[in-house]
Amino acid sequence: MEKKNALSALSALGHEQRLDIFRHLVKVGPDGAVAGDIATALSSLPNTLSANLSVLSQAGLVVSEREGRHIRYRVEMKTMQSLLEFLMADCCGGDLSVCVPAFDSLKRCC
Amino acid sequence: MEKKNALSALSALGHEQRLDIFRHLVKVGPDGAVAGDIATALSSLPNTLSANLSVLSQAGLVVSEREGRHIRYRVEMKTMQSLLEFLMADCCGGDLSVCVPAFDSLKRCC
DNA sequence: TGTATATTTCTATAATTCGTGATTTCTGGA
DNA sequence: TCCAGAAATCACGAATTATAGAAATATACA
Repeated sequence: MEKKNALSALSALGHEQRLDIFRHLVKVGPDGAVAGDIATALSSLPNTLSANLSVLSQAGLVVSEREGRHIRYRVEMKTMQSLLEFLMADCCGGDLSVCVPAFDSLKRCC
Repeated sequence: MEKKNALSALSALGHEQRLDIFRHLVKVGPDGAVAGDIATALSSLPNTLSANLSVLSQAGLVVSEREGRHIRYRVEMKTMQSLLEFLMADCCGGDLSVCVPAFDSLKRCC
């Protein structure tokens, strides 16, 4: 992951509603949720939610797919994993064998 | 970790210079670096660097310790780990056994 | 005590981000 | 084709945050 992507992911998550959305999607798991249901779950205005989903989507943290007139959102675990690897790159002088494998198991999740 | 702490950590890292500082401290490892050396390494103004180190410090991502007239900064790995656990809480419906252990090995790093 | 070095704090300006309401696009069904 | 529901986009005022220069604080050493 490049720095630019990491920055957009981190600043996307550094926002209360977007963090709530992300964690909600983490909780519901691989099936994701449609925008309307997320709005209901988080009691948010549809346009605000849409804007925030767009930010998360541009950051690659969630992916969307149309389902009739609904749009379903899912968390993108690969992006999280890349972000962690970026943050921990060259940890302790570049011995990747110490740190990076710690995140490999994320691949198995979701 | 509480949401408030996660938000401050994430928004602290969602800033180019602060992300650079954090990754620099990750790279140098447990010995950390003094403010002046960080400023040299990142070619930043001392006051800007100080402000950003303060943000990272308040977010718990780094800790500082005075050494004579220098101040040494180190990355705080425990905060990173708590942040990851917070982000992944109740992943896939609450089966913590799938996700959280993935981060336990962070404890052994640094 | 006096001076130099390292870092922080203060202050003002510039830039970015946020939330809301209104409008628009897209889809499915009558 | 027309209408209703779902979601996205646009525009704008308000609030927050960033930056740089100048001044202040803390420490070491002569």
